[in-house]
Amino acid sequence: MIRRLSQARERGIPEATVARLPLYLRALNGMAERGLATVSSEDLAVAAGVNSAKLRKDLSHLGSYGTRGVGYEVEYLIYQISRELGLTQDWAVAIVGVGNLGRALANYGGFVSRGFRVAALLDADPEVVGDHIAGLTVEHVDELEAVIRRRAVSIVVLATPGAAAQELADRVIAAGVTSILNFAPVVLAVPEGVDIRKVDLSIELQILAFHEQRKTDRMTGGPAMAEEWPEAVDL
Amino acid sequence: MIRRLSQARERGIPEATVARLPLYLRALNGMAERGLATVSSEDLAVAAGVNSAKLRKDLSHLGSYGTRGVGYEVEYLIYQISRELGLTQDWAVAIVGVGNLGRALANYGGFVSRGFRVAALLDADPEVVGDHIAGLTVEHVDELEAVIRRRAVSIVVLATPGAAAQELADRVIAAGVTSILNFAPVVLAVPEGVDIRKVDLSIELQILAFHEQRKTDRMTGGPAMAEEWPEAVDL
DNA sequence: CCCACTTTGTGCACCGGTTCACAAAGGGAC
DNA sequence: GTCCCTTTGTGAACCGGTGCACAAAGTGGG
Repeated sequence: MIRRLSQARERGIPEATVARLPLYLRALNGMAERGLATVSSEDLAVAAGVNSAKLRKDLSHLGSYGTRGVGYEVEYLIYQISRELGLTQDWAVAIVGVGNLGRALANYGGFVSRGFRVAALLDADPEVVGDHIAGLTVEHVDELEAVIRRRAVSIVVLATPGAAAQELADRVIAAGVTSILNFAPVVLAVPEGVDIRKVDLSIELQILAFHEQRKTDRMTGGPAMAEEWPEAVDL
Repeated sequence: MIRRLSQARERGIPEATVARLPLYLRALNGMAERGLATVSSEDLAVAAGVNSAKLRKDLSHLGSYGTRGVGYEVEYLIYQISRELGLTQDWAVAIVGVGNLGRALANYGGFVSRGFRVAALLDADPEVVGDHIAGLTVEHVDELEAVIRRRAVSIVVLATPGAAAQELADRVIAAGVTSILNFAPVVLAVPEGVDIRKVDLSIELQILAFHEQRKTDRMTGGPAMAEEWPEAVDL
C-alpha cells in the first residue's frame, strides 16, 4: 500500500486533536463574523487558548491547508474542520430524561446551532409525557426503540437519574445507537465500538475542591509543612 | 532536602489521578451502602471502570492504605479520599446565570450531596431576580461581589450566555474567587493561580459526531477511499 | 511455626501528546 | 529576478501517564 503525501489524512487523527477542533471551529466562526479573511496560527491559537505549535500540528493532521508567510483562510478552514468533524451532515439527537437537565438541554441553543437537531424527547414519568418543550412533544420511554428507528437517531443524550441509566444505555445500544452522551452519575458498561462521553457535574466540582483546598492550605501553611515529615504523620 | 518514604504524600498527586478519585469515591459509597467492609483493588477497579494496576497506583499516591492479601477497608478509604479531595469541609457555591441550565444545576441533587452547598443564585434579568428556586431567592448580579464576600463563596459556577461570561469571570476573580466551573461556550482568559474547569455540551456532541461519522464511513467505505487522493477533492 | 495463597505497591518499558526550534515555502518590495 | 520577511509544517527531545509483571507483605490453615 503506497501512501503519498499527507499520511496526515489517512484517518489517524489523535484523540487530543479531535477534542480541540471544535474549539478552533468556534474561534474561526467568531472571526468569520467579524469579517476576517485570513488568520495566522498565532492569532487563532490565542483565540482558542492553546499554544500555536500545537495548533499547527493539529491542523496538519487534517491536511496542509495553510499558506506559509500568510496564514489560514478562515472560511476554507471552517469548511475543512466542519467536514472532518462530520458537521456538514445533520445528526438527529434524542434526549432521554426530561427533568431539569433534560429540559435545559432541549432548550440549549448551542445544540441546534451546527449540525445537531433535537429529534426526540423521552421520559418515563406519565406526568411529563405529552408536555411540549422546545417545539417537541415528550414521548414515553417505552417508545424508545421505535423513535430511534423512525427518526434515524444516531446520538442519544442520557439525562436520567443514575439508577435508570445503564438499562437505558443497553436499550439504545440494542436499537443500534453507538454514540452516547451521558449526564447520569454512573459508569456505563458498553460493548466495544460504542462511544460514550460523560459529563459529570459533581466530579468537576470535586476536582475544583481539591485544588481549592491546596491553595488555601498553602496560604495558611498548615498541613503542607507538617507533611514534610511523612513518618511522623503516617499511621 | 531529604525525603524518606512516601514521596507519594508530599503533595504531588498527578492530575489524572485527581480526576479519578471522585469516581472511586462514588463506587466506594455504593459499596458502603451495600455493607461491604473491605474491597480489593480488582473489584473497586471494575466498579469504577478502570484497570486495577492504575487504581492501585492512584491510591498509592495518597498513602499506603491497603492491606496486602486483604484489600482496602471501605470506610477508611472513603474518609481518606474525601479528605484528600477536600470534601470534609463545606464549600459554598454560587451559580451565576439562572436560565434553564442554572435552574437545572440549582435543583441537581448531586450538587448538595457531598461537601457542596449552593449558597447563592444570581442573574442579570430583573424578570428572574426574586424568584425562589431550590429554597433560594435569585439575587441581582450587581450584588455579585457583596454576595461572594458575605456568604464566603469559594467556587463559582458560570451558567450564563457566552457573551457575558468573561466579564463575570473577571468580576468573581477580582472578588477573590479562584475556582470556576464554566458552562458558557467561551474560552475564558484568567490569571495564573485561578482554576477553570469547562463543561461544553456542544463540544462533546461534536466529538461524538466525529467518531460517529468515522464509524458510518467505515461501513459504507465511501469517503475513506476517495480521500486517498486529497489533491482531487481539495479546493 | 511454617507454608501456601492472596493482594498490595512499584520498577520499568512503553505510548500518546506537547513543545521547541528550525528548515522549507511562499509573498512582496524594489 | 532577487532578496528579505513572515509563517507554516515537522523532526526530535521531552513529559506525564499507563499497564505489565513481580517482589514484598500480610493472612489463614495445619
